[in-house]
Amino acid sequence: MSTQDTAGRSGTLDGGPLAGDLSFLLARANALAAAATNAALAELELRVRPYAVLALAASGTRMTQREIAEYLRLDPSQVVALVDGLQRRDLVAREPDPRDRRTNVVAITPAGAELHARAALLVAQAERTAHGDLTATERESLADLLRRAAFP
Amino acid sequence: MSTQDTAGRSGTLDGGPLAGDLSFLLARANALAAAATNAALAELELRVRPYAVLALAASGTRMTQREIAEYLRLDPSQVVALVDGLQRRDLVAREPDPRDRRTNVVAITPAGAELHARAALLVAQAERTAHGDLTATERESLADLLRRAAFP
DNA sequence: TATTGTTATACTCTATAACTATA
DNA sequence: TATAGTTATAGAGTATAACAATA
Repeated sequence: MSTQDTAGRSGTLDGGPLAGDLSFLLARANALAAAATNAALAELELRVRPYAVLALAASGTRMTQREIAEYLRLDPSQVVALVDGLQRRDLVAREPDPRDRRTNVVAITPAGAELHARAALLVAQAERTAHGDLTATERESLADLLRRAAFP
Repeated sequence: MSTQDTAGRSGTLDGGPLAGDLSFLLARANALAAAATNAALAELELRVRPYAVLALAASGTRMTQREIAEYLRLDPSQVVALVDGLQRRDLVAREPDPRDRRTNVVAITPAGAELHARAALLVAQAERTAHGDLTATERESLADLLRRAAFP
């Protein structure tokens, strides 16, 4: 598999030997994005995963823990720990579902809403600097394609 | 950003409350792809990370462990363990660099080349079924955008 | 003095099984 | 019988510091 540069016609094919491997590109882009997001959220003592749960609670969708697990592609047992941590800081609250007493709905608290607003700004900013090479429209079409890849 | 306050029009965008969040989409797409790739590689007793190192060795680029670490966005100490595992199975070999006796160049073995050929087929197949919704040209433009996001 | 590979260590993340209380 | 949340645990992945050999 000769990746020799024969007067690059097909765009800049740098990216190394694995540049054609979608899984690799996905992994590396994700590693960069997650590291940047974690660094940006550090000042609020948040990380990407707790932030995602906080954002779901803040969205007002009132998802159950099971739904959160499925959405974030986590095991339900992991969601327990994440909600525990956020609840300990009074950022979210487990609310009983009157229609099914087994389920907990994860709701945002005032403190959680306030922290989420600040965190969302930091995340958006980190995303822009992490993918600064891409224009806004390119980022949007990347998001479009990723949405289809992430929700098959 | 404008994608954050779209809770009101939930329904126009499928993908849920975080569908506008590039980091989230990247994380979820990567989780799906990694799980599919791991499942596909299981029959060869490989996983994505060892496979990536194997693929780099098979590419003939003769990278040092340090270069592999940087390329795969891993810590050098993790590469030690990965190369150890592959070397134990005689799939790669550490070869001394005559120009710098500190460095090891990771080279493929015949057995490694044979296994990599089989693994690459499985990975490509898994990728196609995992992102089956996307056309070939869409996958190519996704790869283009990801390449820019992964190598800023 | 700086760098490569290495060891050690701790922490986060992921995956599985089993338990409880409800349905 | 099945499902939501929980607990426990083990394994994989990530991050940091320190050390020996070499530059």
